[in-house]
Amino acid sequence: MSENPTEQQDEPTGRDTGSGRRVRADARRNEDAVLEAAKEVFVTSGVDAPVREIAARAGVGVGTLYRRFPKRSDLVVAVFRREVDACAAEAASLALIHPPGEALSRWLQRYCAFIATKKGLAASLHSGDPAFDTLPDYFRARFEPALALLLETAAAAGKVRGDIAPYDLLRAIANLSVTTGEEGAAHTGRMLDLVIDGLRFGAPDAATKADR
Amino acid sequence: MSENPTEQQDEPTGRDTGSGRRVRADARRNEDAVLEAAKEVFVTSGVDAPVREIAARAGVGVGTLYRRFPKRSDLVVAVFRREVDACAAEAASLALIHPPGEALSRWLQRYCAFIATKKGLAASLHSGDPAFDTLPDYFRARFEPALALLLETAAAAGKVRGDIAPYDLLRAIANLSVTTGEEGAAHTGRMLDLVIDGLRFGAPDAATKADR
DNA sequence: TTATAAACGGAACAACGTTCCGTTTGTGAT
DNA sequence: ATCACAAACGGAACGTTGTTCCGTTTATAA
Repeated sequence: MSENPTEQQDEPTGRDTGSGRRVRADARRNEDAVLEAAKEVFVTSGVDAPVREIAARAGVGVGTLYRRFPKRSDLVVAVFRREVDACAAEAASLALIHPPGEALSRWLQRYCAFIATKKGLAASLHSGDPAFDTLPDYFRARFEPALALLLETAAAAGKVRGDIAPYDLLRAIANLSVTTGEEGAAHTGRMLDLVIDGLRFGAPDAATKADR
Repeated sequence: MSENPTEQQDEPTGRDTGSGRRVRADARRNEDAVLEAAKEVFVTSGVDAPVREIAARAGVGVGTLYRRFPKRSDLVVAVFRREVDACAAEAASLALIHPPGEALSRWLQRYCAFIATKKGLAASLHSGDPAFDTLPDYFRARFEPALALLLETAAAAGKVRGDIAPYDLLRAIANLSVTTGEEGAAHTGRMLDLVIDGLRFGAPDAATKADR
């Protein structure tokens, strides 16, 4: 849990910076403040919120913010990673307290909900900015093993077919969740059901449609 | 074909402008030039391309451009509508020259390809800008009847289940197509297959997985 | 040909991301 | 406690955007 496969270390770990000097306490404090402010602002104003607004809420100048996050996108990425970690971690927990089929289904819903809060970010993600190129890799490195576990267990139990690549499913649902309008959640739910039916199609112990 | 259900008329139709004066020829010409330039620039530089670039390519000043399209988004919307119309029209053509199941499947692929070229636009679409609020309605008004026809025909032939709402399917595929990376097309293809399996699941004359 | 409403072009404005640099401050050594 | 200084700070300033404004040009009807 202390290793990040594709991540490059970019936060001051408390220790020195290569030379023999420690990271200053206020720098550390400000970084936290900025990350916290950004997380909040992203929720209220979306990922396109002005940098100045974030800096103001964090109580720092833009210069300070840019010292730590040279590009606006670096901030977005940093804020994003935490939540990925949190969601991925839940896969294991669910597997512990639910039978295979249900653990899978529940986590897919949970994952679905997570994605739903990332609408604005998804927009930036697909807008061609190369700054986010590393993000899908991180995303995959975190989520793929998590889902693979659930999927293999469910397949072994004969609940779903065994030829589904975890990554395909992850992206399919992520894309499904990119919805607009008020009924977006309902729509996503229906489509998620459709995909799950697709998973069951051809499974050894496939249920009939009725006993869903 | 000359009526647009949810569209508000916004191009000079050649006749007068309410008072007794005709629309000037150069104005007409410039509007075409701008639309054409925008279409090209959107392909090469994405929908976020600077307005000045579009104006320059069209050989007009930004003032002229803004006279016809008061907001940048108006331009985007105008360019978008044409292509929607073109794709929707193909549903009928395909239904004429293919059996029900295949017509459906083929149009879904065609629709999929259409969506694939609209990546950047989709990003704008979900970025919360209210300027695009009318676009989903237009989108739906054009595509829903087109798909409904194909879907009903296929359902009547027993090839797919009959409880699928055209709109749900439209959006599901649209969202599925929002992919990044080089293998995006392949991924979309696989997921489209998955959804089609979902459609077949529980259909009266459902084929087994093998004879797909 | 002429009058004029319409359309034109591009300078000017505001808001944004980002850079720069003079000023302040935490830290380790004395 | 004091000091020296590298590090971090803040916010003015820069370049690029979308958008507005307005003096100038021009197509059209008389």
